[in-house]
Amino acid sequence: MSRKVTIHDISTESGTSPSTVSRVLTGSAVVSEDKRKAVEEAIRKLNYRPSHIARSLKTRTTQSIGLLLNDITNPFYSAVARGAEDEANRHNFSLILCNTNEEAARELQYLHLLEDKQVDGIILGPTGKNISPVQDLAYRHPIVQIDRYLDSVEASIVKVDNEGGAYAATRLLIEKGHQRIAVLRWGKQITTMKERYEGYERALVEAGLPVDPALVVDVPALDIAQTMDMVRSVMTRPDRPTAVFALNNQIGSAAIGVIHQLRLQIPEDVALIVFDDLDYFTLIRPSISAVSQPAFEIGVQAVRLLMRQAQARGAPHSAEQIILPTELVIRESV
Amino acid sequence: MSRKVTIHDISTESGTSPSTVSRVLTGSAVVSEDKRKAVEEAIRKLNYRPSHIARSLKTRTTQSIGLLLNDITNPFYSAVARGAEDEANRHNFSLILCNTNEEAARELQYLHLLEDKQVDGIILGPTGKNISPVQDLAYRHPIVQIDRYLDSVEASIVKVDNEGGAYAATRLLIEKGHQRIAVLRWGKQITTMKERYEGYERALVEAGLPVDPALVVDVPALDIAQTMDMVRSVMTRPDRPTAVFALNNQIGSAAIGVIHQLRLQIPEDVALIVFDDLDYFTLIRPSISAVSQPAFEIGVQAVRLLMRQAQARGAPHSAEQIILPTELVIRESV
DNA sequence: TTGTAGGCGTTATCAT
DNA sequence: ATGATAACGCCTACAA
Repeated sequence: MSRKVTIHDISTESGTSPSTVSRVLTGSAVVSEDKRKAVEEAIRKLNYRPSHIARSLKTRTTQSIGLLLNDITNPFYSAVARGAEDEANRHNFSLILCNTNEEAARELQYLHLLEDKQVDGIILGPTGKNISPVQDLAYRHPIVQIDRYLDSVEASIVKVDNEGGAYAATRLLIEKGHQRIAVLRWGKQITTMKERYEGYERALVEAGLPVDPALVVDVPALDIAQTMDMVRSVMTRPDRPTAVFALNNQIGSAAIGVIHQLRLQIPEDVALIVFDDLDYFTLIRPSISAVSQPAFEIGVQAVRLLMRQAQARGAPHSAEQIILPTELVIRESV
Repeated sequence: MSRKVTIHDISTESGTSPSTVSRVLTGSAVVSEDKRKAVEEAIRKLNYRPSHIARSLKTRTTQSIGLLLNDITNPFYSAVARGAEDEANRHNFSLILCNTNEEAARELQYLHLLEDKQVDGIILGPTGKNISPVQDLAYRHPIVQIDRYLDSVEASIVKVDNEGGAYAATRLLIEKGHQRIAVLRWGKQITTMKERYEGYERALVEAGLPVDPALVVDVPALDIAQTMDMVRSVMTRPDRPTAVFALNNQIGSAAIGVIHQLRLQIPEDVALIVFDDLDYFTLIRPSISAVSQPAFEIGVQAVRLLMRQAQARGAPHSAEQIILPTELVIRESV
């Protein structure tokens, strides 16, 4: 069993001191050409690789960031994760993946775990159920909220223009002549949903249309069957809406399922727009219109923000806010 | 700036020695009732949390495992990741997410990174482009291959019964009367594809049907547009196949797109089965038949395997192999 | 049962 | 420019 080769082995092999080896490793100070050569030679020869653990203990930095979100299985979040991973990798950082599953306890547990592991930053899509713990954490550590955010917490945010995107989508439906536009939402206390709903409402009001409470459907979380039931009940009302605006991809998929089940024609019987675009929306007939979000870019920006904050440690890290634009993708469903 | 509270602070606060504190923390030895009480009290009072880093340096274990796969954005892999995360969390382990993007260099880089970070194990969906490095790594560390695997590497494997699943799917098509069944595959050197293709071939041969090379389409990787082009060219041949079997979800989606574009009716003009099931297959009309894989379970089993191997460290870790069943989900597309 | 001392593999401080 | 020395925070012989 060959013991792991350490910095000490390199120092003896190269006839220098551990400090010198460390210096060529980190480039923290100037080292003479020949010493450097000798060290590099020894490193190659012994196939030495520095221990991140030991380094972390000393430097109090781990080159890792926690990614804490609802469910990686949701295409939106997996695209965010991909973007974050890509950018993190570029900075030689690694990502710790955590799913909250919308559970407060699990989020809290992970928040602590990430702190205990001394991640250099946390990217959080908050459940909304742990206000003060997040608050506390944000005080001590760089943390950026993505997608959703906690109003009361002073931490950076990377999100999209939810209100604007929803407004544009609703306006499109209105322009197409729709007057009874159902909106399907979930968790109205969540910022994304609140903002999207506001965009919907603004478009209606601006157009002088009434906001009919019967057309505002609050579906339960994470339960596709129950969601479909609720969507079905709206779609089978005598005064059925002529258009539907689903405020996230899950609700949108449920709506598509129900509409197909009811043998309703899109867009003749009912028009449809979904907030958040999915790959398959372009594959099916009719193709589905959507408010497209730059999910990958959200991940990228979140990591960049974290990098900047980690850099500026000590300075009272000002909470930045990045709002990315959405894009209204008009397909056959309207 | 309040310094971090360490085990030493607890020892002085509770009037014991650091070792005793460590003992109550790890439960590695018996501690008298009153001492334990005092320590726990101090821990609570000072809100002490042990440093994972320091502990790792000493114990050479990090309670973390690397998850290295092609692309978390692929629903199959994100489900695997979810399962792995779930099970890891249950054991108090965390997951480091790495995407290879099918790139050899990136896979290699991550392999080294994970070793440098001293993860306790690696779950790998190999690109197939780094044989000996994986070999080497498997010699030193617990590593389990998921989905695909390297034939020459002695490491555990968690996969599905690709051959059987593909055989069942092809047989179904044959039973429905199809004689010209196109198969769409990618990367024929990859084990999953090889095995699935073998299942397809076996079904044809058993039924006394010819294996027409013109119906075996090799599409390029990761390029949806080009994939669709190739699928289109098969589907517009004069002697167009009456059924299509797509060997993974990406190719399946491309096929669905093309079929819709060509205004072909499913299953009248062409029947379709996809290896790997996607949520939307059930939402669209006609719904799409699929060979469903227990993706979540693959992740779970991979972590369990790793746990067992880490436990049995020292013992010549025998390479286990877990083969999960697939399920043929028959919907309207056949 | 408890405490002391040493070390895990680095980096940082301080001389030289 | 280089090297000795002391941490970083914890665990673990070993001793008591």
